Amino acid sequence: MPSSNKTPTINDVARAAGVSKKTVSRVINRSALLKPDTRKRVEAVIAELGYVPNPQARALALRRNFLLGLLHDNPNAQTVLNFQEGVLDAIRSTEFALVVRPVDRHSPDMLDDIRHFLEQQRLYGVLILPPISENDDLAALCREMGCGYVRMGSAMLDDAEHVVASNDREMVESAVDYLVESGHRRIAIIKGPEGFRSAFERGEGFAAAMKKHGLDVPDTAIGRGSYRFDSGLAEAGKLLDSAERPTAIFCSNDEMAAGALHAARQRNIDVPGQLSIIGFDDSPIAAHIWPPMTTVGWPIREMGKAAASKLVAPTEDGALESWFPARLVKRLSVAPPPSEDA
Amino acid sequence: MPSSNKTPTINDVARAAGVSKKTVSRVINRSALLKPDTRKRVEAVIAELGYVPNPQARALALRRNFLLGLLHDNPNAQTVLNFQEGVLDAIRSTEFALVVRPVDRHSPDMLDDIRHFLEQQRLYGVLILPPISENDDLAALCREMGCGYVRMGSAMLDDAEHVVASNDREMVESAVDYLVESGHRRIAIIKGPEGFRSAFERGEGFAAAMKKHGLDVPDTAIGRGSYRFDSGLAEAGKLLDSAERPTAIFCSNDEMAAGALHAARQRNIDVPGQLSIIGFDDSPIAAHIWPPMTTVGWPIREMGKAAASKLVAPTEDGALESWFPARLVKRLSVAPPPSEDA
DNA sequence: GGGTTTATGACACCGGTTTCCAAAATGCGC
DNA sequence: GCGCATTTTGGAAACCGGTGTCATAAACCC
Repeated sequence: MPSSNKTPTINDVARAAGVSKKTVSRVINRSALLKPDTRKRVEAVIAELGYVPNPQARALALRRNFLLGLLHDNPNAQTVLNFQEGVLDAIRSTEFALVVRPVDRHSPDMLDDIRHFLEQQRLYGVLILPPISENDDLAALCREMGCGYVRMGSAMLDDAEHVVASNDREMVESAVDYLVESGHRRIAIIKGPEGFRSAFERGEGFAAAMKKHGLDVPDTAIGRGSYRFDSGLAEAGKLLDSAERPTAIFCSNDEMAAGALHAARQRNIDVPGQLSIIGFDDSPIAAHIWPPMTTVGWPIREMGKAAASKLVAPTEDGALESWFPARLVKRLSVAPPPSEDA
Repeated sequence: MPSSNKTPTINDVARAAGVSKKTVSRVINRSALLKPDTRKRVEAVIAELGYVPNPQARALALRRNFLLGLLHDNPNAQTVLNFQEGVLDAIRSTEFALVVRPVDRHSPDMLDDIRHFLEQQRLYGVLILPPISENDDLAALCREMGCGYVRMGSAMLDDAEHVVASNDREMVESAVDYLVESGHRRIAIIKGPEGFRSAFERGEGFAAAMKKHGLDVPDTAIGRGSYRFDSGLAEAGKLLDSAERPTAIFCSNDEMAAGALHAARQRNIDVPGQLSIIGFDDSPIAAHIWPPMTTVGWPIREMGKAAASKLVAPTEDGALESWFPARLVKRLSVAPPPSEDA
């Protein structure tokens, strides 16, 4: 009798259906050359026994497993989670599962840690979130180890098959366009930290847009933040205390924008009456402060789904989309500048 | 010659070291009965070849794998991520990995989905975050399937070995104590949604504390929110528009507290000058709004670490700690009530 | 009814662990 | 210093639960 209290194996199914293991295996793997009759019989037994193939055994026999890894250095909790959801969208009806691995960008052992992780888990592929997605050594490591990978970034960091990207540069331009259309001319920027590709792209987009509109960007209109709330507070403070106070500030992410908002409030500067602020990321905080903040949102979940699909789906005809359009989310933190500044 | 370009297997190691597979296996599994000499020789070969045991093969042979699952219904992105970090703290130096699985609490198929997930992945154990951790059917499912589990909650939901809990009730009491010490007497509450254990516990803690201080809680001082920003905005609005306007509002989570803050601002009610607000969770938003919000924080990361340890560590002597103390994070949203109300 | 084509099964194999047993090392009494 | 019982140690072979290869039986063609 088939071992009764244990989970059934392929052998139990084969015995009960009166066929060989191999035939059951063919049913599981949807082999084309099977008599419909046999298939049905085996499927019935599978259903009756509640048989589910053992993924470890499959992984061993196939010499590849069904685990996707997510490498991230927590840029923003909501981003990570949205991306996870997207990945799950892509793999939900497959046998893949998602393994997470937060890493420490500042640790000198980061690459060794990741190498060890990849060696140990033998992942099918990994998804890499910014900012560590910008690390080319990490991508090289994945290639060296024969591990598939897809990097998420704010520019085309790699071959299209290894990237899902938002066009940050272009989006910042449209944000600046919007400010200019609203009548602003003295527009300042709080950049992200040096060494971050996203910070670079956003900065370049800002510069290009300002140039396009024939507007000057004096040094006093440039702040350099760390993507964190505190730095937004401090840098916006400097900007607002300068002689030529800007009427609008573009912040390279929402946290810094929230900080800038504080800085304005501390100085009794009304937002958006006397100062407009635009953020970037459309993180939850942007909608949950007052005034609700205009910001640039990117479709993180879709990007997660696409990234996972690139690894999992056998690249049907052509490559999957790599560029994902962001969009300006207009809320209440932008208004025309005070009339004396118009 | 040992296959040169492929990853080395236990056979390669055995051959190179001139011992049997079994001996290598003993080295890997730290078997006690081994000549130190032999052990060293084998270890040297392992290091030289860069051999890492194949986890799938091990999982198959041992009939158990090394995957922990994280089941959650995104209560709050930061909470999930902090918990993940804690789990990673516990398993970093082990061979375990963490598989994430967001689920949809509102789907009627949730339990079936999870059953399918557990059957398919054969996890070593799962960690369950609130609010779905409060679902007893889910815990029963885990038991039925022989899958280890640990639930995180705001009360002792299960046997100690299956729970890591914060004492929400007690913490809310201390929050109310703090408000009373500051001089408040008309204190309102915005409760969380019905059916959530955490909402219940927080509500009970509030009622107990008010009773302890001999303070009344009229129906008009009770709001019922959904843990979301919008509901905080709406419920606080009702509270603030009532005849006996409260001088302080306890909100059952930070998002609703942020909503309450908006409601006050819309009515030109100064916080904390005319209204004090306390939140719960110490999520990032609490620190990033103005005024920075006083809130109750719980040690999520430590709880994640403890939860994973309960599954992974072979319960050395006694059971691991199950209760985790929360603490009141005092920021700027609480002040004495306006003098006419004192 | 012979020659293809198609469906199925036998068997080795993936990379580990375990069982069982024999060989070697050790302890012990004399 | 020897023989024998006891403890370590190492090897052969089976096994975990699947998949790949290849041979062969069954079904189809004209």
